Amino acid sequence: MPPLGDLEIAVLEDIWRFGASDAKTVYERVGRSRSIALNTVQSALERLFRKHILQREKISHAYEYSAKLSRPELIHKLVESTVRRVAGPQPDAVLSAFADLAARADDDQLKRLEEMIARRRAELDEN
Amino acid sequence: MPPLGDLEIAVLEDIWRFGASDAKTVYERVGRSRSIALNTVQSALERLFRKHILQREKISHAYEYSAKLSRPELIHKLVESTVRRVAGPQPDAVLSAFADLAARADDDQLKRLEEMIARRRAELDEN
DNA sequence: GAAGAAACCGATTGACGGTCGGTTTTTTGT
DNA sequence: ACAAAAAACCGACCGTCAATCGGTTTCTTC
Repeated sequence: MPPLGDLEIAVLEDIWRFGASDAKTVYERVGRSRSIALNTVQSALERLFRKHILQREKISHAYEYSAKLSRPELIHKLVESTVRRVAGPQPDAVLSAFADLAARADDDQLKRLEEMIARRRAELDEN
Repeated sequence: MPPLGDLEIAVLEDIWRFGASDAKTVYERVGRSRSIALNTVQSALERLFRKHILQREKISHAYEYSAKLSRPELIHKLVESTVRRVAGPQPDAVLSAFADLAARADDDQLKRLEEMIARRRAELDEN
């Protein structure tokens, strides 16, 4: 999963927000304010498509782009590949990174963290 | 936190494994097998230094590089900035991302994780 | 069939990682 | 003190990739 550029993220964000759209429409919403050309937005959509983050379908000559990955799914994949690059052989490295986070978390976050773990625990017990 | 290249990771990995070292030594261990020049390894160390991932200290003319961030700390920062780029407004995005990772953890790891959180809890209660 | 829309092609620019050669500076051994 | 060795420093080049766009082709539609 290659990293994403700024425009790519803006465009993706737009598709998540407004749903399936063609290049022209996305351009109206994200390109106008940035004073960039329609072609530029088209390129970004195209790259996102090649990266398998967007899908597209020909609607009578024009492509309609839609999200292939939800935001959480994308975050998941992005984080996964980031971690794989640097985690090394020990699986505990990720856990320690987690602990690192927990060490900075406040009471409230800790609580939610515990809930998440409990939920996972429960899932494990079922199997 | 900018993304890291392949050589940068290899070099970092080496420093984590063997501790503080100078360019020559790192070159012997990671450069030799890759048939790259000493200068190339030096550049990677330099970039890692500029990215604040390594520290360095002049030891009688030669720099000695050492890790400024542990592997878990780096993973934490990398994941954090990855998530922030794409997370949108959600405040807990980083937490959720980690929870997602933890969902792959087995019973044993979950147990340790809970201990870490409990420890953190205790710290908070003291203050 | 002409006009307009959109895809397609390809060129440019700016970062950045990886790669090194050459020059300068510092250390050190005789 | 000086020559040789070592290391930093400087700057160059290449490949890749995002961002940017102009121009050409192709497809719709009236």
